[in-house]
Amino acid sequence: MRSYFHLDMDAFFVSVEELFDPSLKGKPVVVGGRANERGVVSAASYAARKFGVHSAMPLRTAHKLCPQAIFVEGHRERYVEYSHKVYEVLQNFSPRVEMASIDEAYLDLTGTERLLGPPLAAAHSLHNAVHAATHLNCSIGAASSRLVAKIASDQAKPHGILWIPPGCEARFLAPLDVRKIPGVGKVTERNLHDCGIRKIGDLAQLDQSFLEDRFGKWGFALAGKARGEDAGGWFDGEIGDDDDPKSISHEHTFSIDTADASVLDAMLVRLSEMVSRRLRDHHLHARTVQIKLRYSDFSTFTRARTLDHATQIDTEFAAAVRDLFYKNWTKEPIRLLGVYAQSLESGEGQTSLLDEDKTARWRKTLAAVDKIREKYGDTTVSLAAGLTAAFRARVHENPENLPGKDPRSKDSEKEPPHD
DNA sequence: TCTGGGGTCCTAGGACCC
DNA sequence: TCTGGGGTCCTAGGACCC
Repeated sequence: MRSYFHLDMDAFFVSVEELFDPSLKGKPVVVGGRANERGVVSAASYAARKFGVHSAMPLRTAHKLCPQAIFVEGHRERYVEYSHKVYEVLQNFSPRVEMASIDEAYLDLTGTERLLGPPLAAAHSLHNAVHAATHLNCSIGAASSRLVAKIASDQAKPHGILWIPPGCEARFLAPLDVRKIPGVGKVTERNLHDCGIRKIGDLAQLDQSFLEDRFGKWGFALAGKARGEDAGGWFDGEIGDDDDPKSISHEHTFSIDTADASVLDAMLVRLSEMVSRRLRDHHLHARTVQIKLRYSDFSTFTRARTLDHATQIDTEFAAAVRDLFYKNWTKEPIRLLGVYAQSLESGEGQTSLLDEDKTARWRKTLAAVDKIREKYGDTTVSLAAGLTAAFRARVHENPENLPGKDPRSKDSEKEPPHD
């Protein structure tokens, strides 16, 4: 019998903010951006949740529900730092640890009873060790499968521990809403409700063939999940074998929709640079380049192209991105632009003989640029168009940067600042 | 309610090949 | 000659997670 733990930090972003500013403690706090911005809530304190504020809710809605809430942008670096601290603590308990996201982790504690004691005792030690290292609270679920451990930690929130002994899985799951199953979102929930299935217990009683007919491959996995089994989901494979990313992307939502080609073009180049930079950090090359366009009415389109050779070079990447964009843009105002690298290959990637010299020179230049960026910050060096992008974006989003100018007017004659 | 940004995985149709 | 079937790659879209 295997023994899995799922550990989930309580209101992680908010709690880290409180460490740096204790005056926030106990108050309604919303992390994600200012109250009047385009954007959604990344995290809400328990005091804010009492007003109905929850993550993924538009910031403006959160502000309406809870006008007295304190809105903060958040500090990504701090969350990453504290996530690392948690990871280090967990490694003392098991070599088989996997951070499933910035604020949650799975541990395989199979066979550690002699060392750590029974599951509840081990969970308490874990709880204390995490708090000692970070001054943050977490919730822990323990069970014979990762799926049940995850659902248990959710039920234990906040600041709790819940162990489901082997054999008790079905009894634990049966009364819970189907929505508690990871992977069952709004759409699947509605489909299940339409079949009269509301609780995980209802699901477990169904014929597997019925679920397969109605939901295909996913139905098969669903039947297993209703019984608390890991198989057939993303719980396949061992804990701890983390691999290379499968895609790398950056996107940007403009605070004001824009049809200004120079603004859009510059943003595409900037996003391309950010993506290729990260490709190089990971020593990866992308064979497929994709863009995403979102118009004012929220209609969203993606267009992809597979290159004849994989690349990690800004200019090659940006060229494909811009070409895709101009072949597909309707000239309507745009709300969001996104740039994606897919079909990632490790190693050198192939170049045609003709381009080899050019490519080698670019590689050298970019290595130097990356170094400077590392030392002085990402905005110091940029390809010309990217620099223009940073400038235009600033002016566009914050007209005060250019007194007396309408942010939507063409200001293409204006020179970008030089460093 | 007026909807971010970073990801993963799945489906489905068409091209193309044998 | 109006017509099979499987495999793989590519593209577009969508559900879902934190």
